[in-house]
Amino acid sequence: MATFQTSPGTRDILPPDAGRWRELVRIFADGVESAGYQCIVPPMFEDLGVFLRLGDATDVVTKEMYDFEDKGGRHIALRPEHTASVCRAYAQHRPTPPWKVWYSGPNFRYERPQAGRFRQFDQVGIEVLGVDDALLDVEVITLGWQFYESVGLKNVSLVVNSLGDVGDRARYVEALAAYFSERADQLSKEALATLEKNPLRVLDSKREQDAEVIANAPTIGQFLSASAAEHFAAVCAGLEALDIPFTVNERLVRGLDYYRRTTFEYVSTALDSAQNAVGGGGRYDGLVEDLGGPATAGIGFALGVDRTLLACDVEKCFEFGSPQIDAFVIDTTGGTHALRLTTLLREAGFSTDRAFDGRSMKAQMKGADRSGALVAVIIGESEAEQSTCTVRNLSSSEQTTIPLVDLQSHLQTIVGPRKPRRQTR
RNA sequence: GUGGGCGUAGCUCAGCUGGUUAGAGCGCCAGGUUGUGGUCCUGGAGGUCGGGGGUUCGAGACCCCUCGUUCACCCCA
Repeated sequence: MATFQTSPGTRDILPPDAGRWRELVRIFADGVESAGYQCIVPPMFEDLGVFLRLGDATDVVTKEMYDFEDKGGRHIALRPEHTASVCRAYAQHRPTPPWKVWYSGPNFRYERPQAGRFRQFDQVGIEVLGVDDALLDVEVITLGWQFYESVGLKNVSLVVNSLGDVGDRARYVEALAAYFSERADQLSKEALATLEKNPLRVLDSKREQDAEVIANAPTIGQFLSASAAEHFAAVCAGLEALDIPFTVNERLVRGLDYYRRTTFEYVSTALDSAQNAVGGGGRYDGLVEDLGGPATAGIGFALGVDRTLLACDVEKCFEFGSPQIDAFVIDTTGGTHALRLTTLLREAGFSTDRAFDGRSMKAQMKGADRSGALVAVIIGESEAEQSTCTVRNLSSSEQTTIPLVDLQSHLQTIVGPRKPRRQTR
């Protein structure tokens, strides 16, 4: 018999972690919906071309894409992120700007897994299309910041930078390439390889050998156009006005080529693994146009669900206890009473579970205890004969026997009021 | 793609320089308590020691291959 397990870089999110996961997404959705963002669910795979716009010098495109040919001969790729899909959707459907959307779902990148990195990983995020205002940048950054606050993370720091407009960025890259080329003998061979493909990313090297050269490299600030500099100053001023702490890091270069002007990253200082960026984003004015739509300003962020929860584990916040139910029905007469009673109680709005397989009283009580139920509703031979049931409060161990007809009102006195579900009879 | 660590019960692990029938704790099941959980006591189930090959009288331990996992590089959330 062959045995199977999850593919490398993927995993099962089991209870109770899956409940915690869902709660995290709920909190995120609450936050951004209160700011006017609406949910979007793009497909998980698209024409490969959609993602090639991320940049042909990016690893995400050149070596990490899950792509394949489908039965119709189309070249398909599993999405490595949401932003390109959202921009493709905008270009395809032309909604009225400003278009503010949020999403939650898995992305796929073929990488070697390690701490905080998976081949299938989930992100939540927002995107806004059609607004150029620096104050929107502030709103977006703030919403991400508030999300981390709302799950209780304390050790998150915000890093911002501006990559300038297209022209600024090109001039800077040119200057950077020249600078690094002059000092090629001092750089690691890995850095030199990166230099060939994308000089900007050399700034990301974590190798000690490269540290000094990088530290003295020209910075983007000197290359910003007047309008880009003004935009960035407005973003910083906005964050200050909201008392959101941040640092400007002119070395912050993000891995996707479409970024323009504002970029930012949320870093968990609680995570000591190499992957401590729990979220990031920036402006991508021009991406919609690249995908065949009208020239459109765009900005957004993506937050890693896995990494955020990892950070929560380290900070011991956003803990998720075992679920609790109202009642657990115990039936030692064969199970038919439990069948009727659980159905009745559920319709009345009480979350209710029971045991199966005709287990012993003791085993059923154990089940009740494990279920986290507040009360056990016991029906044995004598209760069945007299149309009563015994209600045991599992935390105080007090129990009384009452007529079955009084069960619902009695339960309410213990677990509180419950709203009846749809009446089915 | 490159490099290091690790694969023994459902989980966390112990098994000394290779030597009889492979262990513990937790969890699970049952009994102690013929109707009552969470504590306690007793018992039980559960392992082809990741897989394949090799060395040896003998391998869970040693060697090779392979798969998985983990951490780091690369890169990114």
